[in-house]
Amino acid sequence: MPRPNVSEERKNQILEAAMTVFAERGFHEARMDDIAQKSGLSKGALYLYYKSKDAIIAAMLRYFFTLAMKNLRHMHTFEGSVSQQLLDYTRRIGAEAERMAFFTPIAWEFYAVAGRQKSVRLLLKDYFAEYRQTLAVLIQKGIDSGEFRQVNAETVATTVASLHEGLALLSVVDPKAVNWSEQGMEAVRLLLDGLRTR
Amino acid sequence: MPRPNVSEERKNQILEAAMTVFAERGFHEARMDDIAQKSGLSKGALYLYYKSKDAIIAAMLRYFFTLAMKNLRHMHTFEGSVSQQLLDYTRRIGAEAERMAFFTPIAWEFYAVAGRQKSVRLLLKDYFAEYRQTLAVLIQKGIDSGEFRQVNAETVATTVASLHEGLALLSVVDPKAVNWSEQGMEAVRLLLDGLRTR
Amino acid sequence: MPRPNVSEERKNQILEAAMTVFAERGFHEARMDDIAQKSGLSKGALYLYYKSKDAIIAAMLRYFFTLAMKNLRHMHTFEGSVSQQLLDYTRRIGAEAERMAFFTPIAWEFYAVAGRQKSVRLLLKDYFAEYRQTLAVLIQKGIDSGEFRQVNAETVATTVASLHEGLALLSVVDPKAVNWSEQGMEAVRLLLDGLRTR
Amino acid sequence: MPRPNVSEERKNQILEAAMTVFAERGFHEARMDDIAQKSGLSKGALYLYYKSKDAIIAAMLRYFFTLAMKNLRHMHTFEGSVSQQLLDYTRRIGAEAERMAFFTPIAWEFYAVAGRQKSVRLLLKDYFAEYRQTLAVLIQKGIDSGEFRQVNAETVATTVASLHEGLALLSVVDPKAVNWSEQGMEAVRLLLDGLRTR
DNA sequence: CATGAATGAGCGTTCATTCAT
DNA sequence: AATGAATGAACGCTCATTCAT
Repeated sequence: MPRPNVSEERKNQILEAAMTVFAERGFHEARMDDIAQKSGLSKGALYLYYKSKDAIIAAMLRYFFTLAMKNLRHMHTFEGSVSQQLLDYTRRIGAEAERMAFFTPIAWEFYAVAGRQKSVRLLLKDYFAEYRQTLAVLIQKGIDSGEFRQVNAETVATTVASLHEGLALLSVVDPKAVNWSEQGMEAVRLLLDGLRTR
Repeated sequence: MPRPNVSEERKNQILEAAMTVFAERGFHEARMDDIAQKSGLSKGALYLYYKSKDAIIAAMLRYFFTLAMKNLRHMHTFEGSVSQQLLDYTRRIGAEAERMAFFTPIAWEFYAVAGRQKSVRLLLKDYFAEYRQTLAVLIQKGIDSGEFRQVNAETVATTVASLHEGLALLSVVDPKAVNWSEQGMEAVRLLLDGLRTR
Repeated sequence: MPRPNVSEERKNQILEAAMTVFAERGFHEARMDDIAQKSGLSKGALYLYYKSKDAIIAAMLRYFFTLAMKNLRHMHTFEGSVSQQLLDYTRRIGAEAERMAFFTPIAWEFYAVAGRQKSVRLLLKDYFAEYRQTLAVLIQKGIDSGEFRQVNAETVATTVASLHEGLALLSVVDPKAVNWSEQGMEAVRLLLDGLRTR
Repeated sequence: MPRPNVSEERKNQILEAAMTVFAERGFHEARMDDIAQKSGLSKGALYLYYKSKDAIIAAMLRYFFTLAMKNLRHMHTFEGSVSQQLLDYTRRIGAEAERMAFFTPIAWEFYAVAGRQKSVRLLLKDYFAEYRQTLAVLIQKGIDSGEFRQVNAETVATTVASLHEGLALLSVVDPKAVNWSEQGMEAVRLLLDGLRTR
């Protein structure tokens, strides 16, 4: 009787352990031994499923990216006025940011790498380009429908995206003072106040 | 005749070299050898002036903090309407962000560490608290003077601070698409549009 | 009905694969995985038939030894003058050397081990002792029959054996410049020229 | 006061230790720790002077090669009849072979690598080409002067070179039965007997 | 018999730190 | 004060061997 293919299961098992370890210790301070221990596998087993430590890091980043992209593309399914859709999306990623707060240090470490390595930076560039583009399309719809004033949709999109990223930092640094969801919603409302046709 | 104290000069010499090296390679990939070479001193000499690599990192972060704090406190000296002051300050830190773009990866690496270590996080917390507080005072002045609507000054402050931080990321990742100064000014203008009394 | 004993077949299957892999990669660089793959068996199966990697190496060396010994003993069956027998034998092992050229690196690796480990060296010692002895008997026959001058048969035997071994090296290193069969035959002829009674 | 440059001294110190360790344990079984210990340095120090284990191996082989080449080129300085020169050279490398017997396993391991890797084989090829060429020139001189019969000088050279190499093996495997110097001299004498004009 | 997933001891290499000069 | 040679602990990765199925 062939054993069920455990490969996917193991890869996830390792990834999950790795995410925790990388979040707790950082890319470099994380030891393969830590990941092995946390995953309940031996060190050798890690190498059956991933070629190297870097490959685990890459897989983890891919995972986070895919998740973020999914959230992004989900935006198109929201209904109601553009304002409402923007608030809905903000609420959604606020919840996600809070759920993932533990893992945000990974993002910053990744940003640091991106700041230094062009190849890595290009990945981020594409992601943020889509981020801004998705928002810009939405904003433009608001302008076209007369819901918003005649503003530059891309500028607004960049503003919203920056806001989201910055809030992740402030809310992790001082969770009591800065609550992502709350502040995010309020910030978007303030912005919408300025956008709406009078 | 006592020689002039060379100690401060050496410490700065090392710090300057370290900043470049850390920016280029990251905390971990930066080698003491690199710093020694770049500073024109011997590896042994580094240890005469700093207890360890971590001590150099700490000194460097202290340096950046002090600089940022100075910029922050400078805000009080701006003149004109609150809107004008806010735009002036944004312009100022935009210029600073662009000048320092090369060093921003250091900030993200530092944020990553802060996300993991409470002691480090507290430093950042105080910094951002002052950041928000300074802005909040300014906003409140705008409200009190009737320049702005009755909004929550702290919320607006958090919004502006988040915006600033997020822009640093987007502008480094895609400098062609996102220009800090330009986008920063526009974003603040959008926000002010929503704040102003009708 | 008992199945035919598959054990010997498997062992040979493994040995054949191992010979190729060891020749291509060397004792240490050869992986049990390589041997498993090449043999068409699973890695676990190797251990059903051989206790360890070293056991496979040992079996392989035993195989080569047996082959060489067989060639050696075959010498007695040659006919004609001693000179003719010597040339026949040289032709024979020349052909063998050329056929086995691919595997000669294994021999050198084995010689290296023998140089370091007494137990292994003793195996080789016996082999070369028989080699020299077989040749010496032949040479002595030539002396006794008056075909050769009064020389030391053992010295000549050692000379011939050394020649054979050295040619293996030179011909593998530079096959275009040194052809085992050709050079071997010529070398033996030269030697015979000096041996023949005037 | 500047310390004397210890670099060359250390490199030799390491090389000497490495030669012993490689001879005793082989390329792969030799541990960097062993070399460190034997050299009286720390493991880290090895890497100050050699880039890697492979670099040490390469340096060692270069050392042996250079030595062998030097012996080879020394041949031109011998005087007397060609027979005498050939015997002198044989005596010389016989002494060398006996002095170096402990290190010969290194040569076989190297031959094994050469058998598998073209780049390595080319090094050996050049060495043996020069070896044969040097001998061939000498032999030809003997022919031209009427000391030797009309034989193919290159064939004789290959014969002598093979003899030398083969003797190294037989004498290490069974030092009591095969004494390099003695057998080498006798073997060359036998050959000369066949070469001399009658 | 046979499999191949899992193990873990072991090694080459790096680099922050020390210290004799 | 300054040097840079030396140290050695630590880590990523490999692979012969085992064993549950």
